[in-house]
Amino acid sequence: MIMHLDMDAFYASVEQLDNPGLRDTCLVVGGDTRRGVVAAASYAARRYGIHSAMPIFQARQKCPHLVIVPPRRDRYVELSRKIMALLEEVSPLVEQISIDEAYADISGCARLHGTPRRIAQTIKSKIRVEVGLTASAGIAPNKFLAKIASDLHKPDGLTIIEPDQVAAFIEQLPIRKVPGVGPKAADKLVQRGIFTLGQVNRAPRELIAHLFGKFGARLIALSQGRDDSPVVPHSEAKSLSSETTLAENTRDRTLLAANLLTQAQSVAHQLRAHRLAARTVTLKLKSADFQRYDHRSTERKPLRASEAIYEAALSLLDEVALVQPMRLIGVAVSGLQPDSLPVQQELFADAREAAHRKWEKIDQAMDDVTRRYGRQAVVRGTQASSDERLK
DNA sequence: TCTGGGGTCCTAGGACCC
DNA sequence: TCTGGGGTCCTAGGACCC
Repeated sequence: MIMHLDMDAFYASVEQLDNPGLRDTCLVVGGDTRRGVVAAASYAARRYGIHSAMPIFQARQKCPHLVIVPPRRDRYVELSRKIMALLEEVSPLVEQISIDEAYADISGCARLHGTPRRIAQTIKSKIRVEVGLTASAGIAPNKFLAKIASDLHKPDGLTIIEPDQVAAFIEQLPIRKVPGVGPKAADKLVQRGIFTLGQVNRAPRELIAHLFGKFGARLIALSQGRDDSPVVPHSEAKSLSSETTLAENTRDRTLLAANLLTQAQSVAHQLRAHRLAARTVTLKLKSADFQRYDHRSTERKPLRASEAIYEAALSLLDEVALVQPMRLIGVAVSGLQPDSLPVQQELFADAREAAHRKWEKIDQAMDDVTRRYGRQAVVRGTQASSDERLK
């Protein structure tokens, strides 16, 4: 059997844990800016119809006494690590899928920890006692059903789907609950009178296959209760990115470039933290009308210096017409590979690369200063001046 | 007053190679 | 003289998830 564990309103619950005065209040975690959205909503806030991804201004309209708390990523990561460690005490085979969610294969745990129900109770109580938060657990014969089960009786839920209940469960399961079926896929199905996974199961195979291609085959398997995807303990990141929504939409290249430098530095910092280098740099843009654009380029040699990433992103930006003002700009890197520091002398082939080496040293020095004196202690001249302009 | 910031996977077409 | 088939790498875009 597979267990899916899902923390309840994680960010919001952490804030209430650390500040008991906020308990039972209408609270959201999110950037308290004009353009922010809700990252997590407390259950009290949810009763007002507030949910994650909702614009903050809308949430405020729904609940006038709403408390808005800025996110504290580091704290969430810290507690996430504790929770995952507790889970690993119970099962050796744990797959973390986000900051607050994980699968555990508990097939081999019966002798040590008892029945699936007992195992779920154990982990839930450990999290409650040692961390102070509630989680919801779902247990089922496979990952797909376990995930849906954990969502069924939130918060503090424990739902088990026994093998002999699978068919009846699938029969009535709304398609929108199936992981991978979003608004578009749901529309296609509803247009053909298909509302439940049971109806998918009875629909002509060719129809489903034709509508969804590769995902169609998976959907058909799920409709038969089949999902043999394994619990995979650890997987490497395939991309890293940093992006920001600007205070105002802009077509000003200088302003966009200054932001790009900040993003490039953030990405370079992440690369260093993971001891990785990247061959592909992607410039991410979102225009005023919410159209998203990606432009990428792949280098022959992997990059790691902020300046190199910045240059690559900047030349991609140079090719963009900027017909519309942009609301978001960001940089992503992919094609990640282990950083083979130190680099041999012969790789200093040209002046550009030598310059990048210098920038790497500056990057590292900035890391040190940031570690000691905080994030605002050191910024580059171009950023300082763009900050001034925004004030 | 509009709508974040991270990710993953899939598809399709072109370049290029054998 | 009128054009194969397969494989890989790359770019752009879309859908989806938390």
